[in-house]
Amino acid sequence: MPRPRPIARTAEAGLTNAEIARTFREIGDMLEILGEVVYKAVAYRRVADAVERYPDDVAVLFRRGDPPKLPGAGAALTVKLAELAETGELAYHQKLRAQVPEGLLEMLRVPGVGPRTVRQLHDELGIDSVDALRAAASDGQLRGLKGLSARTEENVLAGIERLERVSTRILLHEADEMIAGLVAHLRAVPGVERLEPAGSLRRRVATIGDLDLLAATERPQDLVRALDTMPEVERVLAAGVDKSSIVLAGGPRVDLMICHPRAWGTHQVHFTGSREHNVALRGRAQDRGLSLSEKGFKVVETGELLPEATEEAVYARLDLPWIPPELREDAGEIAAALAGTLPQLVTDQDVRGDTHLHSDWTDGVDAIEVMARAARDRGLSWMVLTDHSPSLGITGGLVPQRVAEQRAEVERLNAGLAPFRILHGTEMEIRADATLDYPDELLATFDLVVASVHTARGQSSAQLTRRTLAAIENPHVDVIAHPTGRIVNRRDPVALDWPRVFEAAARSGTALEINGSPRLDLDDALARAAIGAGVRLTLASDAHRTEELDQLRYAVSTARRGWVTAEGLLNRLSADELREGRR
DNA sequence: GCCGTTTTCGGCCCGACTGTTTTCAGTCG
Repeated sequence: MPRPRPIARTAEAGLTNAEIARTFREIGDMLEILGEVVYKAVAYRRVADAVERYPDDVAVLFRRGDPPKLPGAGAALTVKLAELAETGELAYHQKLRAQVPEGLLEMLRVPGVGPRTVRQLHDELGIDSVDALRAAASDGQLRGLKGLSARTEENVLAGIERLERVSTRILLHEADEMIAGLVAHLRAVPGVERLEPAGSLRRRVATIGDLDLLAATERPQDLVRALDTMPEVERVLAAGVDKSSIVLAGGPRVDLMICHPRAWGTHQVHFTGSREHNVALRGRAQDRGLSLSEKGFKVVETGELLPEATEEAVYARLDLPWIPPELREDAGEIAAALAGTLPQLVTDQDVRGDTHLHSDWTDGVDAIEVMARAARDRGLSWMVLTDHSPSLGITGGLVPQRVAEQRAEVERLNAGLAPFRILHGTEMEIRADATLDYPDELLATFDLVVASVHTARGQSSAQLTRRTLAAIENPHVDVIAHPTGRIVNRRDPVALDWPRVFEAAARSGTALEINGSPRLDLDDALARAAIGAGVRLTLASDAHRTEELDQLRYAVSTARRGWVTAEGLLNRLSADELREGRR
């Protein structure tokens, strides 16, 4: 299996949070394969989750002598975190790696194959890789083992085939497209009262593993049959009384959960997650002598079951206000709910304009007017046209003469589009040597200047930070677009010196962008850290064709996951306010 | 391995489905 490749980083930066988390997760997997008590493995995974979610660079904090307090990290794991942060290596991890062949970790990824089975296969048949597992299953060797059968062999082979075909989690954007038809089809099934996406899709996570659906119906069997017999279904994994799991042809797995309407609330909370959020809720339930599951609250003393029909009622029984799904990550939302300080999250309706999009003058597909009319049709009152600057040769970036011509075109179009307004901006390249692609005199003529890095991304963290800071400090630059350069599932983010970038952006008033294209950059965690540092943000579609204007909603959902309110967003301003805000 | 307005030991969230099980373990979400 292809493994994510660590990004090239300079020694001074140390490991990323994602890399530390990966190491800890591997330890958890290896401990389980070795037959350690499961809670030990759980402890490592808990810390892995906490590190991954932590907004600041954990390795840097350890090196600075200011280690973060991570939930679930006690004395032993804190020592191991410190060793990993300070040296980039962990002796304990290497020791386990010497005992557990890497192939065993890959075998764990085969659906239906867990740590016990991996260990059994290794000890009894000497299987130490996915390839060896496939060979053994094909040869009918598995059925001789206790608890395994010919049926297991079939499942293993199908699982491996699927693993190799769908090796990454699907992008949120794609998941939305896949689920739309499914939802429409199933809502039309007789007896269905309600049917909604749940899981990470409802929490609007950047990537989705399985597509989760929750339905309320009086006729569960009809709904299960409707799903299982759809032509798009490749395989039915499990069909129970109140749930069904299927695999879409060439696509992801879909889990359909069915409940009675009177238990809709408890089911919706349960299947929306996250797992960590639910654990925290159950803890609060226990404090009240209750046990919480999707079925409802169970009174521990009497065994009485109390289903709830709405999410609000579930939270109310725990003395909490309703918490938006995007915040349900056990990242402080429960404490905030208790304190009455849950943020008033930005909504699609708060967004009056789009600060980053392209036309056919550079690498876009549609004409300026077509983009403008499409933006207006979507309810926006303004958009900033930000075609590329010349050094990004591949896009046919605009030389100063063309900039002037484009401005005349924008003015001509605005006359016919009022009250909608096109603002004239640029997406200007920050060159490899940290100089900007247009001179200050030209920059001063734009309504909005968006600056970004596309070239020489392989530079050191220090160089990339220097380039970003150079743009932030320029008084004519208003926005830094897609600050980390990541593309979800395709390209890792670059590691900037975030404290310095945030400080400079907050001081100069330069906004950082949340890009709604499949970049989702800034991501939710960085967005939260940025607003915490007093940085202004802006949401943008980065559309290159009219349909991509819809990507703005992914910028909104990413912002919501980052606890961002409408306050302070450039998108909330009117076109005039945005122009007047220019220095 | 973590953690404690009960606990420094003994718990650790809850339930469903599958397969091979005649009473339950493994896996998953």
